[in-house]
Amino acid sequence: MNDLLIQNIEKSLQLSKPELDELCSYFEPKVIRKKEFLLTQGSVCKFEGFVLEGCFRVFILDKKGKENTLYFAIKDWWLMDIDSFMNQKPSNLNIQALEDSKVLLINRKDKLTLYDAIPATEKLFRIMSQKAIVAWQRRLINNHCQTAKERYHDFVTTYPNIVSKLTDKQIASYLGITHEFLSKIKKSSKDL
Amino acid sequence: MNDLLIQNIEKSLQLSKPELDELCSYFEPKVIRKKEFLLTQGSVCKFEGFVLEGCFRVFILDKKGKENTLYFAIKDWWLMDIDSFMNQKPSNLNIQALEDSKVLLINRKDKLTLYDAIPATEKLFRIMSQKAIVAWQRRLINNHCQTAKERYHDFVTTYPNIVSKLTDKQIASYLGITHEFLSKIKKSSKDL
DNA sequence: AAAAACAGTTGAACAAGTTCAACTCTAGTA
DNA sequence: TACTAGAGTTGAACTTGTTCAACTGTTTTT
Repeated sequence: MNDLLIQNIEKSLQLSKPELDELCSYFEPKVIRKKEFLLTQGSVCKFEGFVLEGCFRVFILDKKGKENTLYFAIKDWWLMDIDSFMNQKPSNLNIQALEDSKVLLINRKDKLTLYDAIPATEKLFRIMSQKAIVAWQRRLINNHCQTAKERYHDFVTTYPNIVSKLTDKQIASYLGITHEFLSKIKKSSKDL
Repeated sequence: MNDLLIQNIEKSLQLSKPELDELCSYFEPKVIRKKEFLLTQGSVCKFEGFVLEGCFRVFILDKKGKENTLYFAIKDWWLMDIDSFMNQKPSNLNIQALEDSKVLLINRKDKLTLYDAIPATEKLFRIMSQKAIVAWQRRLINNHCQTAKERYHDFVTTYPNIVSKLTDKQIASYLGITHEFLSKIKKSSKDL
């Protein structure tokens, strides 16, 4: 059952079999039904999650109540509010399952224990964090340097297996536009 | 001379005196004159930098040749293109000194050596990377959830000591707007 | 000291994206 | 089977932000 987690870890760092076994033992599986929340704003994020099955959406509500999606997470993606998790402060984010899903969770105490128990995990999460920075940096660049239409086509071609699980409303909230405007973008793309 | 670096490190992790001394010994000071580049797009980022004095701007040119600032770095900030540095691929970014500046640089080989020589640096850079993720996440949220006017006032009040070193053109390129529009924002803010 | 280059302001026309309202279609539920 | 809620489309009016051009003032360079 942890094969997927192990594969994911080994993309960043090679660990010994006993290390992998111990590492995996800290994670607890959890099933989340469609539309249920793994985290709601105002509560502290107590876990770091790895998605085994299904699909999640991490979003924030702005002042006007509009939903703004930071990212989606499907199988093989990590999931958390790192700001809330690190600083143990109430989260601004909501994490909701878009379909029946399964995750592996590790809580904060266990994660801190893990760093001491298996020193190699420091390197592991250092590398994974650096990859995350790269991803965030690219996301900001895309947002600044491209029009909505370009961002849409980029997203659809880069993440077809995520897009196939999403409604246009959810895609629009990720792109930072209204779903009405996305509809117009799609139309103008067809008309070529 | 390394006092500032040591203070910065200790915000993330307490290290022993010998560890700090060895760590610091890997960094080389470098003086950069105003308008000179520490990194230009197309070349591989060979260093990770820590600013001792002065001010830098990290920007990307979009298809239309418009400059888009990812972030500024003054005294006590870190500086690099992590995508290029990690993956040893040509950078899309430019890093330019906005005034005569001084940095401490560590190159890639030394950084990798450092992780082996001082295991605690794994934890150190793991923590620093996680802080960077938080910062990028906040930047994206600001961009998505606020108008240009709100972003401007936020930036000015959050980073007054950076803003004081910048022209309005540079501020606009960070906010993701034209400098003409920033000028209009400033006018409409005065007129209240 | 003059010339050139750059920073900032303003206005007018324009483009990108939003808002609101009406409508269609589909999927889930009583 | 009918009802309802949600997803998607479209149009018209609107707001936010861009583009271009002209002008002013300030640095830098010669």
